[in-house]
Amino acid sequence: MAITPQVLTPNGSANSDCEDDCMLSKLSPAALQLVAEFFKVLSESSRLQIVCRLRNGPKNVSEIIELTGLGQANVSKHLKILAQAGIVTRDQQGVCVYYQIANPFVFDLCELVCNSLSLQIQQQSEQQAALNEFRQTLS
Amino acid sequence: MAITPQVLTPNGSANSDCEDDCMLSKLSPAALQLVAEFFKVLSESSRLQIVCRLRNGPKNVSEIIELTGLGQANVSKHLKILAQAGIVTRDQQGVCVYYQIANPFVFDLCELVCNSLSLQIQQQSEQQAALNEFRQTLS
DNA sequence: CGTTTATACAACTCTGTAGTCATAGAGTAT
DNA sequence: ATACTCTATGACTACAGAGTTGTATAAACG
Repeated sequence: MAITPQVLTPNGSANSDCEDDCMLSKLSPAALQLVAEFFKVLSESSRLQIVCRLRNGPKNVSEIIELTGLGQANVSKHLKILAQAGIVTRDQQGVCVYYQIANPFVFDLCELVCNSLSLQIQQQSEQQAALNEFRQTLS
Repeated sequence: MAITPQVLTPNGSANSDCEDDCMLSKLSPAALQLVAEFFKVLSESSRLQIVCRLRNGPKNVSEIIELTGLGQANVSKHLKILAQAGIVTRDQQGVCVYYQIANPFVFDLCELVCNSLSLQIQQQSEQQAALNEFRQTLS
């Protein structure tokens, strides 16, 4: 079956909880599922590692195997999943198959998450420092 | 063990493949794992649905159960996972526990993915339209 | 105190998938 | 043709996690 563009547009169903005009709060369950599946593709460190290795340009499978240290069959499967998600594109040149990032916005996603995690961890360490300081006042 | 901020900063290890100055290509495997785990939290449509329901402000567990139609124990587990990831915060008021979005940047993430998916699907439908057109020229 | 309501948690089942091994197949060189 | 390299795929194991059921905890209220 073909996925139609309508899936991702606001649905007209009765939804009394939607008071704002944002896109997300009106997403249909099917669209939510699509978004979830996209995140799932990026939720494995092996795939994330492959994506990062393609940061500087196209690489063939053998190069990716060498760079990541992953098994050949494993890399091939991950690349298939990344290609199906539209994250990488496939380009066969003779006996080698070159993969490259299809849309660099995945790096924006990762950077956003990195920044958030950095902030979180920084706040945690500040809290711990405060705790240590407090502990010293007790001894 | 405490997670230190250094995990997410570029590591100084010898990495001859890194030619640019971007953050991602220098991430340590541990940091990559953290990013992957964050994406994994957002990779379930039930959790994504909960996040969307909190778009308009804090809600208690009963409200979330009613809005989502999920089971109570299930919602409780998902909320725990979301809270551990720092995506929502917990606020107990009497008998009720109110959850709210900790950092609205998750909506930016979702919007980015939505836009990408929309573009993809649009391109697919255009390709299909071209195919249909071509098919008509044959008949 | 006992009851009701709201939330959390443990144990369990079941599905999905990461990784490995063996194998198939396509392209290339000898 | 044959052999070799590069990539894809099917079978299999092992494990993680989603959802359910039942129970535990804690607050409000009579």
